[in-house]
Amino acid sequence: MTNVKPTLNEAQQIEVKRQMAIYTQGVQEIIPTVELENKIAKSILENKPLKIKLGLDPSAPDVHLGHTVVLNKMRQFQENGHIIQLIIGDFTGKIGDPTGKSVARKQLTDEEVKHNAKTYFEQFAKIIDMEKVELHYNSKWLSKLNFEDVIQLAGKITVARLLERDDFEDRISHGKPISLHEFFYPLMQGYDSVMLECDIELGGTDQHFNILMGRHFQEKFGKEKQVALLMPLLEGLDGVEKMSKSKHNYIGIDEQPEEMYGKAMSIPDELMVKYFELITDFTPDQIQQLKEQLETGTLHPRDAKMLLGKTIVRMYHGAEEAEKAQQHFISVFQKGAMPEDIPVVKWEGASEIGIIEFLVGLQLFQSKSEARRMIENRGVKLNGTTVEDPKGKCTLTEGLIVQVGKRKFIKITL
RNA sequence: GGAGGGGUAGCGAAGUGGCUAAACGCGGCGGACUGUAAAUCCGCUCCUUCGGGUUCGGCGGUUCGAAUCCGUCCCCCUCCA
Repeated sequence: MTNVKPTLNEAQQIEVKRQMAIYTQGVQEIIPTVELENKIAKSILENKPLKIKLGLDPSAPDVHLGHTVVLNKMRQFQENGHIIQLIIGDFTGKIGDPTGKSVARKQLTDEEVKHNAKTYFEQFAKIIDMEKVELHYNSKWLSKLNFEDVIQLAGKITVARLLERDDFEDRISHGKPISLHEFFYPLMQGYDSVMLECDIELGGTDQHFNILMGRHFQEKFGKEKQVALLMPLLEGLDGVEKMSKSKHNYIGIDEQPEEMYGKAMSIPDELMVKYFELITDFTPDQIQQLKEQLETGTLHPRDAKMLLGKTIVRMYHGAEEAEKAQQHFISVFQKGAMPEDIPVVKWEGASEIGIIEFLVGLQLFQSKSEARRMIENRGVKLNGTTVEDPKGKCTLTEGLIVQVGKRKFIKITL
């Protein structure tokens, strides 16, 4: 593409710089940076918004903080007048699994896709302005391709190029299978970019290869190439694996304030700053200050983390809820008090019963053995007293508090 | 079409006739210590009326006894053509 920057006036040049500063913040990689700058310049000069693409997998509609890394970036573009293109990968989702883990993946019906998409949007609305979003389903064009079209598309890429993908390379060297259809994922994703003439595609670093495919195919089809904007992957609560629903290490943006706060407190210290950078609305200056305070020891890591927890809750539930969640945390976990709002369960059975039957009856455990083990491990308390004897009986009274482990409480009503 | 390798608990992986409800690692859970962090330490991790019962891809067989041997079926992978 031609370099339009020299023709910009001074105010416009400043505007380019301003936008660049915002977009590059917290980004892992931009491929290539010059083109991004050029695209911005061009959009300013021609007063034409850029098209920013984000592909969505319609099978897992629970949005968690890991997703917000990319969503926050999208919002920045939106705030500067650019257009967000959300692509529901309904066609892609119907084909199979790209990870090679499971051969047959559940086929989503149109209804399920719609429902999941809706769920996405409701949650996205907390971060981006859904009114201004351009929405696409990729089945619209992908399902129309006939076999000849597909072969021609495949002719525009070499096997060697496809094998460069880390995942494929890895599987080849470990003697693991790759199904032929998996090769088509990058092709489909790339073709989406061709059809929508995307200027920028956003994604996590795990999308590196796929997003570059978009560039590749756009060029083959004689279009202007998109810029890849890769965001770092956010590790989950365990501090090691990428945050994901299946790993159970995530904080969902729909979660209750107290749950959110508690989960935030359980992340490893090393991740704190990264969380501040990627998923809070802290400015770079504020984060820098925080870093320094942590390094010099003027700020206790626990207090920094409490601030993080409070900030996250505030962003999704408001300041008031954030304060409440923090108070709850302090009283329940730091001071060891009982939570105020323990779920109440109505007990229908006998009031004089073996402790194990009682716990299983409450569905706190799947089996009696499991309940017995937990008691033997001293993990069950009744009204604050540790249950010693798994064979013992207990007399149920109104308002009895059953505690399992540190976090699970149930109040009994008769 | 041919040759070979494999399917063991949530996962990875030992085990090749009894001492194996099945080593070990990971993950998970509980406890201790803390800041519900990390690290560390201890315990647990099929069900059970605690007698026992049901497990090692499915089914059937040999045997006093099988995850281990035989038959058969299903599934997966690699290499050669």
